[in-house]
Amino acid sequence: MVAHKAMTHTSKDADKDTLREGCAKDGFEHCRNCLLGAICLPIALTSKDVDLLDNIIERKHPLQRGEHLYREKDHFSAVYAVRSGAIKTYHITDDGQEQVNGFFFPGEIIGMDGIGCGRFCSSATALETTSVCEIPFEKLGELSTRLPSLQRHFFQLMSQEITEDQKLITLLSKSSSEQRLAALLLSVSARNARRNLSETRFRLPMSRTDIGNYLGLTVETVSRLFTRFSHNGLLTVDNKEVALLDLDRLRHVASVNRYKA
Amino acid sequence: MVAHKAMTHTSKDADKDTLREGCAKDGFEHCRNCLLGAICLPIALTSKDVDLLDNIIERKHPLQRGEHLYREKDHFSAVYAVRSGAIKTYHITDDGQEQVNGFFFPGEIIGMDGIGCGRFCSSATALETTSVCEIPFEKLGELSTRLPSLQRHFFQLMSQEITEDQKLITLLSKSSSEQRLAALLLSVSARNARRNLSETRFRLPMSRTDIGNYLGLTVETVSRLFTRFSHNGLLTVDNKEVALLDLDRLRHVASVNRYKA
DNA sequence: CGACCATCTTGACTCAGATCAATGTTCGAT
DNA sequence: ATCGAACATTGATCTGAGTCAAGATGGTCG
Repeated sequence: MVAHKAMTHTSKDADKDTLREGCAKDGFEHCRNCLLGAICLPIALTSKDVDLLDNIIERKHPLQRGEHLYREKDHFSAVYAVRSGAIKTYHITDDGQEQVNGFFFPGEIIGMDGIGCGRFCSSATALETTSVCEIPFEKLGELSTRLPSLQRHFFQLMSQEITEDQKLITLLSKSSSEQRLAALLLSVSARNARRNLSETRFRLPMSRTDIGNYLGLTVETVSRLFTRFSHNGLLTVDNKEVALLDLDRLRHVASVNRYKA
Repeated sequence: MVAHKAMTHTSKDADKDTLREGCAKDGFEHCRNCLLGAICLPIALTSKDVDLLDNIIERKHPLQRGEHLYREKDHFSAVYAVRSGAIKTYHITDDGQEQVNGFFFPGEIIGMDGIGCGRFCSSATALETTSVCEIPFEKLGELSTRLPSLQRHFFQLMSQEITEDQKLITLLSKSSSEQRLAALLLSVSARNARRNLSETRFRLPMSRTDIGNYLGLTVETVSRLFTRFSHNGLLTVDNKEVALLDLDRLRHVASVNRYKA
């Protein structure tokens, strides 16, 4: 069990201690006190049911940047909720290349790809100091048979992941490089908003290479796009720090296809 | 209830009556008699449990080519198992373009994208005469709380769909047009093999346009690829009829990346 | 503080696959 | 058997993003 430093919340300086979010104020961690609650838990659970769920969840040591939460082919036994920080998942292809599958922020669940075959189909690594909650899948399954709304919630989470993946498929299949980067920025923005953080100013925890890999582009192209967006007054960039200056126009860039209307 | 013509099975001439597969020999249809059983059902269910599941499943009228099983935004209430024929799912993007998300063959389950938001996120249409089993999701959820292995099976099915989608993401993000088409052909081949059909000779039920759309390529490119593969002795094509001449070499084409090793 | 290695940016050039255009083929309806 | 519309093929040309190469910037560690 890790005792976290008590921190006062200043909305700036967010990068340094990424453990703030999702930590209970009293230093002990329980779902009922978690600031992320509404995002990762089913709303429908009663307070007593939340405690039942709480009992099966384990809090893990924070991961340092670059540390792995799990690796491809590892035996699957749990899914994980990101509590603070950021995770990227990736897969190594037959010919040895890395394919980045997703970036995950606090309140989001990862590892569900392992359920199918009993082993993880991707690796998960921390992009910065990150803490997670481990949710043992066997126990979750048992609990789900007693709490129908929990079962439903997990079906929904998985379904949402399918929907998300299909959006990415469309993005990769039909969109220009500009549309892809705009879509990623808007996605990060929206997920920030959901956690009551700024939807216009944030730090991208991943490298340009990761962004390119995820979007099916090269580093050089990603870099040129940031420059272009910046010149066009869509945003300002200072390394990983991004400020979106015109969300509506960015949405327009994301949706207008250069191909036939 | 539809009375199907009794058909003798000749392995050729498979196209004409697509209702053969998955039909019980006695003309009545039950999971326990279904020729697809092992593919779409959890193996672990006892015979009695299969009957419980059977009771909640409804067999629907066959769909004609081009008919919709469901449409985007329709209220979600069931998932569907393809019994015979073939289905394509697609999504209309903000700017009005069609994005083909998948092709589904007998024994495969579709509609799981609707669980998350209560509405379907894609439309499903028949590529040829197709029959399906409707599995009401509410009832499935209830039954799952009593049959843990059924719950587990559905978690697995959904997880597999996530894994499949992520493979497609990698394909779209990292592969050349040759790799993409080779991968699709191998996928169809493998799914045929699973149903004890030929893995080298089959009919592609979808149009070249659909293939291109699914793979993120234009019709013209798909057409040129078929010509090229044919010239290279990888396969023969006669319109929708395909014969794979060299699976190993096709696998090689699918995996060798023109980019840096 | 400075040296080193990662990461990022920018420029010049290339090429796979898109686009445009025209012709050929298939198949269902009459 | 014939017609027409949808589907498929082929060729010529164009272009967005990849590749290759060279610097610039930034973070880390002695």
